Amino acid sequence: MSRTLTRKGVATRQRIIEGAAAEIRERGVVATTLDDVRGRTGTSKSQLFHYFPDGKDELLLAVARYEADRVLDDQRPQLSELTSWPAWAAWRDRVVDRYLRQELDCPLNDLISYIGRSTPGALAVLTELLHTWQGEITAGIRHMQRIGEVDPGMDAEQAGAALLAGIQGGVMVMRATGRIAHLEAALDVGIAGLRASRRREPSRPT
Amino acid sequence: MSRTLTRKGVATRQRIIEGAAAEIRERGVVATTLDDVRGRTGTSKSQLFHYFPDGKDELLLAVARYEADRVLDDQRPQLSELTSWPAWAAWRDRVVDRYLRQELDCPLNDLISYIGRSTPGALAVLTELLHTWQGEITAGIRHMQRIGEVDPGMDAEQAGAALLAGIQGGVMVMRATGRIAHLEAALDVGIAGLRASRRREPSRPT
DNA sequence: GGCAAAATGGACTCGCAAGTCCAAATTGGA
DNA sequence: TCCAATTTGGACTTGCGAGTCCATTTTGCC
Repeated sequence: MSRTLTRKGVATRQRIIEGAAAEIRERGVVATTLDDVRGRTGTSKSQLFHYFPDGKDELLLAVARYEADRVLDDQRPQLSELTSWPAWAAWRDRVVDRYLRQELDCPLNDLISYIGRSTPGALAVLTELLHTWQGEITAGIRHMQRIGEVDPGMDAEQAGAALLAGIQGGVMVMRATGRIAHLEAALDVGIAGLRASRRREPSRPT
Repeated sequence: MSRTLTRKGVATRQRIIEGAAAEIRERGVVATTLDDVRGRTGTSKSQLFHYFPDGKDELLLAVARYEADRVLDDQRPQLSELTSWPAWAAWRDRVVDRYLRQELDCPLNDLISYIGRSTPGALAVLTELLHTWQGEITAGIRHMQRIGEVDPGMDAEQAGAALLAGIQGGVMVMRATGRIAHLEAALDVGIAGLRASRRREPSRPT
């Protein structure tokens, strides 16, 4: 096991991951072969297996990690600063923007579909992403409760879960239909529900 | 082109589709080969290509259609009868139940991920499913508006889109985490939002 | 019963893509 | 400078699975 990577080594490894990610975004997981990655990144077969001894699965898992990081990075810092209604609106726009730019592909979802069963770690990557994501949303809701902008009786965890689910579904629908209306609807209805809560009774108990 | 299928022919064709669907549910799209389908359904290679001349893609598309039909069938008749709050609750339970039973797989989503790019028709199948689904939900919301249980000023289309997105996302999260909490949250929060709407706006004629 | 069309069996081809292997070049540290 | 470890090049093997082909059987119809 090569535990020691030189500076050059880590650079090559990273280049492979990013090249593979780009290839997958363009042509899909199914159509992407190791030779494609090799060609695009200007590497050789032995390098691929040198940095990813377990082969394609290991590489795809690394790509999944990379994409998962990007999902959160792309909505920061707004995601971490949900402290006023304008801030919520800014985050909402940021999310819509990100997926608008991404067009029809949802590489992470496709990756999970592709390697989810064979590579247990893949689901863990997605699970962790969702957990972090929801944690930040929930923190935002709690903050709004603290400053009196959201009904303090609301179950923040449940509301955060519902909002996160809406976003995920909105992206999924967008991939199928090419239209972003559902993502916008999920965000707008979700946030409107938070705002309106102050003026009505707590939502139904679980 | 064999346009004429005998009774036996359609039966075999259907057996192939259902066998393939079962195989895919159990082992995933990626791992399912034509030989697996052949083995499970007790057919021969020539039969597969006889009934699906375009090969695997055509078969998978047929399986996608089959699964899409099941999605809606499994939530009927409740989905078509959203005419009172108990009816909404019954539908909600039905959906939760369906996905609880299905456990971790979301064969349709995986199918689309797998053949979406190469087979344009696949996305169309999913799009149509979503369209029908949302149509029924929206019809339910409009009915509740008509009988004065939901704020008539609400945008039923948008609310339906948000609810549908929540369900999709809830299922997606469930596939990753194995837990159904998000699906329930999306349904409960979504429906609660509908109910609360009436009490939020200034009263209108019922 | 006879015939054309449809259904079936299964061996075979063939290309592709993952993974192996060894040799060569480069690097980094003492 | 020298040595060991790391990085790189690329030809080669190998297995698998989609798709082809033709021979045989069964079916539907008159």
